Formats: sequence, structure tokens, C-alpha cells
Amino acid sequence: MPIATSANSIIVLDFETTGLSANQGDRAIEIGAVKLQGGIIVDRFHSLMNPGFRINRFIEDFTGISNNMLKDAPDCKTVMNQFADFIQNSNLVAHNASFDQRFLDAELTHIQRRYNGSFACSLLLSRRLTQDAPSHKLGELVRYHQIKNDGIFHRALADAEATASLWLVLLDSLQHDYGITNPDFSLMKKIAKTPKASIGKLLKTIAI
DNA sequence: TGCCAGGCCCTCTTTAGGGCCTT
Repeated sequence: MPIATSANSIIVLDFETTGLSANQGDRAIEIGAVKLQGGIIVDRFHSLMNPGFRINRFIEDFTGISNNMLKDAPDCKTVMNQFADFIQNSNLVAHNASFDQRFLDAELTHIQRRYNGSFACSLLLSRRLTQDAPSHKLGELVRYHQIKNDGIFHRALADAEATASLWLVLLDSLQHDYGITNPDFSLMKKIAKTPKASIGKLLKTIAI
């Protein structure tokens, strides 16, 4: 059951990591997050973190985060303890949330911390609500929805801010395109998890 | 030795395979 620390407050987060496999030794190297309340960013969290080993060239090129930048960064334990305090029991949103959830779970397991919030996925929600989008990559959706952006991608805070803007666009779409008044986190999560074949029927039911 | 993520979703499907997403 979703647990909210304050009404309509969610935290949108994004990890940059050493690779795709949290359960095969990959670690987080950057975390960025914004706290959304009433459709406005009211708080931010951002930090690089030193994973304890050198990252490969692909990740350096992909993220723009170099080994030199990580050399003097605080370690994952320090950063993730601070981040665990930041998220507390908030509900969480990420683009392709299963990826970020795996890394959040893995990093918090390393430091024996837990969180009680629930995850929702902007990628799944986008696939339900904007089925005509040419792609559901974050960068493509920013362009598709003409979301204001400084052109920075694959950095944690920039991607978290872009995902937050996307989340608000999808929220607005639910209200104005589908006639659903005051959709909350639980409803958006339900829509995101509903099979595509059933989404039209669900939206009509909710709108009534 | 060789392999190496995992969940969602579609279809030429469901006793499966492959593309899309995340780094």
C-alpha cells in the first residue's frame, strides 16, 4: 500500500550507474532527485558517488561522468545514507522504474537501510497515455511533449527533472484529455500497471 | 568453457521469441 509522508508529495529520481546489472556488481555513481509537491519542485537532491572501482570508457562517454570526477566523490555508503533520509517514506517515480528500483534496493541493502514508499513508472504510464509517441525514451518524450529542457541527458539530476516534467504532462493529460479529476499517485500507478488492452475501458470507468 | 539484466509488451504467441527501455 502506498505510503505518503505529505499530501500529493512524490520524489522523482534517477540513477547513473556503472552498468545495467545491480545484482552482478554494478554500482550507482550518481543520484539525482526532485521532490514534487502540488506540481512544483520544492526540493532537490544530487550527488556523485565513488563506487570503489574505475568505471569503463563506455559509461564515461555515455554519462559524461569521468573517473577523475569520481575520484574525490563521497562513497556510495555516505551518499545513500543521506538519500535514504531524503526519501524517507515518500512515494517514488522513475523512468523505467524497475531499473532504478533495482539499484535503489541494492544500494540500500549494502547499508542496511530500507524505505517504505511505492514506485511508479513514467515509462509505463507514457505507453498507456501517449500511444502515438514515436518512442518512449525519456529524451524522445521530452521532444514529443515539447518539455522545456537544457539539452542535458544521462545526468541524474537533469533526467530526474525531465522525468518530473513528463510526469506533470501525463498528469495534465489525464485531467484534460481523459476527464479524470485530481488523479493521485495511486491512480497513476494503477493506470501504468493496467494491461494496454484494458486501458481504454479503465480510463472511461474512472472518468465517469 | 561460455555465458553474462530484467521487466514489459507485442505477435508470425501462450509448450516462444524478440524489441523496447534503463546504464
